[in-house]
Amino acid sequence: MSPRPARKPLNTYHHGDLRDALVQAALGEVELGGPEAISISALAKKLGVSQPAPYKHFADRESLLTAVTAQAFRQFNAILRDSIGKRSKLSKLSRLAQATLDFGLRRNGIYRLMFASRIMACAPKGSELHVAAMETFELLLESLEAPAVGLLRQRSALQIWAALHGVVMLAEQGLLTGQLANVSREELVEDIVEQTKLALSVAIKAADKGDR
Amino acid sequence: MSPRPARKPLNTYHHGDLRDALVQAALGEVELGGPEAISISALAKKLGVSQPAPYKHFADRESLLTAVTAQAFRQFNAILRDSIGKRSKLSKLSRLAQATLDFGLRRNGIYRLMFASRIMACAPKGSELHVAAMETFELLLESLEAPAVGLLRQRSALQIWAALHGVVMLAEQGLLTGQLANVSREELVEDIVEQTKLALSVAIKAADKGDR
DNA sequence: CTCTTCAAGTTATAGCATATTACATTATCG
DNA sequence: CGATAATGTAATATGCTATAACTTGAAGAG
Repeated sequence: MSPRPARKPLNTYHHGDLRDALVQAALGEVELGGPEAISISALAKKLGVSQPAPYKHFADRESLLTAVTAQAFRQFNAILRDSIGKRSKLSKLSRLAQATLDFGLRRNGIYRLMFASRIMACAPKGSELHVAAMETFELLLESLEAPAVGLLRQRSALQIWAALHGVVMLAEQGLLTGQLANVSREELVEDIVEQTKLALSVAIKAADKGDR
Repeated sequence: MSPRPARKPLNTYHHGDLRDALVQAALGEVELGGPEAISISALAKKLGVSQPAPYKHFADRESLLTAVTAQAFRQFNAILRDSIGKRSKLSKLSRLAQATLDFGLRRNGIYRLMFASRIMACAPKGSELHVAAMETFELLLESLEAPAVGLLRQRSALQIWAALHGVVMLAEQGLLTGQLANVSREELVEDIVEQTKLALSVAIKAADKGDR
């Protein structure tokens, strides 16, 4: 879409790669302070360009946030792909789930940008951002090793997806209290994975009976 | 904590009940546009007071947001209590789950303020806000009709809670695509409820065996 | 009943962020 | 080599948060 020169003249005046530099710097900011922490003017100052310079690359603040979110999804997808690929005694699904939890808590500012801001809700289908997010869901489907197909498979994936998301958010918000505070998040995630597998196996049996 | 006079002199100059009026007006704004939509100065203008007037009641914007969030939790709790109390052929848990989904989608701006902003994360234990949020979780525990107690019960509640939260957020973000787009959210929620009940019954059996 | 005092308003102002407009510089390609 | 588009700068308008200093009126003490 954007042909981006990506060269580095290094002669002042022209930065050379401001667009990418902005996205990268913004990712750093958002990691610490969440979406609200992104300030166009602060980024410009940090990168040594004038305050309005970023507007040559992004129409407005939200447009920058969208690009940052898309980039975040690509990073997240890479991490998930790694986690699935890595060999271990745990199932693919467990590994993906733990990787998600880890990402969600460790890089919570970014996670919130991805899953708890209005940015995604505004992304039109087919946009860079929407595509990247869909890929995340594809990875999840891939990690489901059960033989379920079609709608059943998608439902199971969704349930894992939703539950994981919930644990991350609730943990971050300090809503895991009472006796739960003493249970490790890893255990909770493992619970969720096991529960979904159980439900899925039951559903598969039921479907088999229905077929016959 | 705050003794709030709550009178109405109606003589201009003193508004009489500005604090509550601010919270109410802010709730209206956030319902439409989410947390970002709350602007102190806009609220002041709307209520016919000067721009700095709100600062007599709230130290800063975040402080107002916190009060608004607490109020939102109280409203939410009232709705959940209603849903549990109402008689129907559905289980308590199902009714609470559907009510949560409904609230989360219909009043998504408020929902995001409650569960997806940093406000909750910053609320100290014992604060007005934290107490209100804990009560929500209590209601969820109450709606679980299974005989599980202690940690097992809390874990099940958490899983419902997390999964519900995930469905709301994913639906709002347009991430329910593929074949899932054709499944009603109500069905997805019912799936989640059923799945948790199933897992819980299995866990209870296992625990019983362990006891003996 | 008046006087004092304090909560809850006001105006004025500083500071910062977004965004636009008009102008300057350099890269690129015909 | 020269025109033009891309990418930068300076100047400026607008809007929001927040603070300071001043004003009003309600309410209790004497």
